[in-house]
Amino acid sequence: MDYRNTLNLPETDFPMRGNLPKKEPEILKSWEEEKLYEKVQKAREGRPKFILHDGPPYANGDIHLGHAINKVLKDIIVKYKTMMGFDAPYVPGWDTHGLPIEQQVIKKLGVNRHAVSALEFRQKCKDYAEKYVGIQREEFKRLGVRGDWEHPYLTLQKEYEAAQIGVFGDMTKKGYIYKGLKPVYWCPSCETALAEAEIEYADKPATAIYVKFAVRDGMSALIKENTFVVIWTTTPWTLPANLAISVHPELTYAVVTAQQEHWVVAEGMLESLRSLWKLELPVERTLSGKDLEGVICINPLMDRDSVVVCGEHVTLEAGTGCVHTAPAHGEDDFLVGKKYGLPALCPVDHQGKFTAEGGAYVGLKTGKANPVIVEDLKNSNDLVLEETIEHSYPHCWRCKSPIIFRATEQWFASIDGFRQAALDEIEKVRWIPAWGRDRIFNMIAERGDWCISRQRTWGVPIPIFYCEDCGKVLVNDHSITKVQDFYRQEGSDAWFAHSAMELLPEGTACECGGLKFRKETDIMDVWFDSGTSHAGVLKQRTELSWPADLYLEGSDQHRGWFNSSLSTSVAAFGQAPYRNVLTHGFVVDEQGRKMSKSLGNGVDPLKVVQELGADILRLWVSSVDYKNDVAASPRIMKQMSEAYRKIRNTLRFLLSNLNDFDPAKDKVSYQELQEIDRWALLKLSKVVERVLLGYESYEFHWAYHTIHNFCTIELSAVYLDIVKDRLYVEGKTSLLRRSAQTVLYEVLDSLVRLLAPVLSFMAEEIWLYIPGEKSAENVQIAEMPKVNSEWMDEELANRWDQILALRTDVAKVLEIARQEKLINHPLTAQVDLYPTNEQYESLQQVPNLAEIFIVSSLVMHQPNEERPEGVQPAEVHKGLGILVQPAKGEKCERCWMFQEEVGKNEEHPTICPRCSDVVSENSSRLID
RNA sequence: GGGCCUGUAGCUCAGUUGGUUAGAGCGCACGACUGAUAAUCGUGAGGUCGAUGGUUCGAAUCCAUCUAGGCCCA
Repeated sequence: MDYRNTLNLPETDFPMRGNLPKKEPEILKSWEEEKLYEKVQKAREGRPKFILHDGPPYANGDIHLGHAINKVLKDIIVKYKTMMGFDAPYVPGWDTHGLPIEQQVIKKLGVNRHAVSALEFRQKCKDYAEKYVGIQREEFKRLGVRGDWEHPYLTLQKEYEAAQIGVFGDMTKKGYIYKGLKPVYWCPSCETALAEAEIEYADKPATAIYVKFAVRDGMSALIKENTFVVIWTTTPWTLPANLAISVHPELTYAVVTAQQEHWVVAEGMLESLRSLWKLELPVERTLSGKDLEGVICINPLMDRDSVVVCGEHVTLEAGTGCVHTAPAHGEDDFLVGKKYGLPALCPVDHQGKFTAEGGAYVGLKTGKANPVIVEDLKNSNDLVLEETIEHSYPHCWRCKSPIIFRATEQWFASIDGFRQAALDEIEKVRWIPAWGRDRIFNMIAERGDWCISRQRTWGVPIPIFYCEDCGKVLVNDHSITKVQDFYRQEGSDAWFAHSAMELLPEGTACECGGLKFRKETDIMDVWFDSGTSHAGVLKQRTELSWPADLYLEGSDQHRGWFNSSLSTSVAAFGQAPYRNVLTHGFVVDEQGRKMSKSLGNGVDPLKVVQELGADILRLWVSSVDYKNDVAASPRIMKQMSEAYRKIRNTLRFLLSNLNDFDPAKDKVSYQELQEIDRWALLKLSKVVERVLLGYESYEFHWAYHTIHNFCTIELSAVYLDIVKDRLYVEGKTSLLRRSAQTVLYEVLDSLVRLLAPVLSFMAEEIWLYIPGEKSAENVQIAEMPKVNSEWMDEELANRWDQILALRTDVAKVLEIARQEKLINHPLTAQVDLYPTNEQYESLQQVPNLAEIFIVSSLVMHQPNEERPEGVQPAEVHKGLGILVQPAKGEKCERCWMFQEEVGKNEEHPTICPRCSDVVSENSSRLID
């Protein structure tokens, strides 16, 4: 007789291999068709809200791994919070304005920006941005991210733009917005400001000159007679704008004798200067840069004061260590000038020509002025040396001509106006990890004013008017409200489509009485766009609320979005827009190096999804400690697939043993369970506790490792292995089998919920296979399992730690016997235990050690019994002897255990008594 | 150069207030099973805890310096 059919072997349609690249799109389709997002929102209507506000990625290009981490982390949190009972809407957003899109439009579409109208150009930019919003949206959806993809927020949306200039209006009203000068890259030939990305560096010969600045007032540091500070510059034309000389406060400077005069240069440059100038330059004395601070020199061209200031930007790479400083013509110069209250004097106009402020050089172009200035210095005996050098110099990307640095008028937000309030708000926010607080605090504490002007087209125009008569600025509640109305109707295109007259309320007049106005041409920095999303999104949409519970972005956003959002929010509303800020690190390779094209170490998330599946990528995100940088490589992704398979197979095994189980009818009460069943529930409860703690503290890798270890050790290697015998061999409806099934069901039901935020696709797939009535149609709508305190039996836990340690001891001895070819499968073995007195007492209480060791029989000897040859010492249970020998009796054909009784039953001569009982009972049942 | 951060087995992570031979899983090697089978089980080998110096009876853990790397500035 073939007894195989009398066993309850596992059976399920749930496939062992996921075939995710094919299966996931099908699941996605079903989510879309059933409108899962809306369904979830509906199910959580009226529940407490948890608002995670999405930081908008830039709508340009395909998504990369950094995007993937960010979005998956957000998705895990949103799904977890939902399953904890919160109403957690997720509205994804995109940043859609700005220079990179302009550049792409110009490059890819071949659009000449000046050949088309601003409105046409902006339309092209909009098309481009929307195209990439569409592409990225599909890519994000493919990752399994649940959100309101049909209604995302875009910074180019009309309502958004209207809200944005509302914030600008608030800030204006509070006096935080002002107009000032700032040096920018400027192309005199195109007559336009250039962004950093529009600069190309090329080698260019230049006239470098060493110039003496006579000391007018040496303070206590220098004598004034016959003393000069010597500077070096490669741009002589900036000398008319010189207002200062920068020295490094910690460098040593030397007063040297030269041509019967006293010259001041950095001590560290003396050697090279001696050979260059062909002078001996004996040192008279030295002093520190700090000592020189405040010394007043004379600009030899303009007969104007030039004060010595201290700056950290001074180096000894070239020159004299005394750096010519013209605040209007350089970033460092501007910053140090600002520190010392120097104006950004800019005697050069938009065509690169000297203005009247340029004195003798008025009308000259900067290039032409260079030789004239050198000649003048030579004549006045202020030139030490002139040399020609080759250096890398920025050029305009379009016309290829050299650019200049030039201070131009820009709109600024004055950080000083609300700096303290922002710092106070930082203290109220919870920063995760905690050092995020230090990072943003230092930045806000030290940052200069925020230049929000951009001389570009693709963005939100700064809603300010100027009186045509007197030039005075006009911006007030009325003008802002009117422009907002226009933006709400037509978007910010309205600024370009309508005249100032139309955009202003009727009857608007300047203080001077003027009635004609012109519009500001600058647009806002895109950081102002995204930085006002709290106003444009959280305050606009009814399903959201302000402030957000959580912002979650890469750590670079301390300077970026966290910063701009905080600034606009504190400035306009006096409060931070977020309660918690969570940051993640960057993706690096296995060696910890950043991903780059040249190293070729990049990992493409789309490829991972295509080849392995989104769940693998999601599992990877969950497995790493993302607060640090995270490593990615094909090898690591492969490792994740294997972890995935282990989890999947474990759950599949649970399913396959539950195909005849109806929890409503067949569940066994806790009191009736076997000890090992209770042990499994105890471990499950600890897993639930640990995983929930992991999710709650945003330590998803705790959850991952806990679940993976649980599947591998407690389930696969221990409980499931042991309980197979009961499941397969005992009667289908027997208490022993139903007890084990009860545990399997509880484990499955808990694990699938715990996994759902991470392995969303797999959890959904499994959910359909779980027997019995379900609490929700989709696992994502179900609630997280709760820790069952009844199962948390610490006494049981301690006792079973000992028993399982013994199991390991026995396994080692079994392995020795296996190598000696005494046995192979553990069921071919008999185990004899030779315990100490103490061990005997405790081990005797465990009734089913053979079952736990999965051997055919176990003999417990008396403590004082003599130990025969071949007894091995146990490793953990010191003093215990373990003997393994071939099991006695015949192999039961049905349960495969070796029993001496096999063959004694006439009706069933090839099976053991236990099996014959089950078989008989089954057949009698069949007769009923 | 400055601000912030990181460096524990090949990989992903543990390591509680400094306290015995530094742990887990994966991977790897070897073996077993063939009733979880493109599965499953067992055993084993892998670490001068980035480096050096210090504090201490005792340091992966505290301090200093260096080094490798990351983000943001300059």
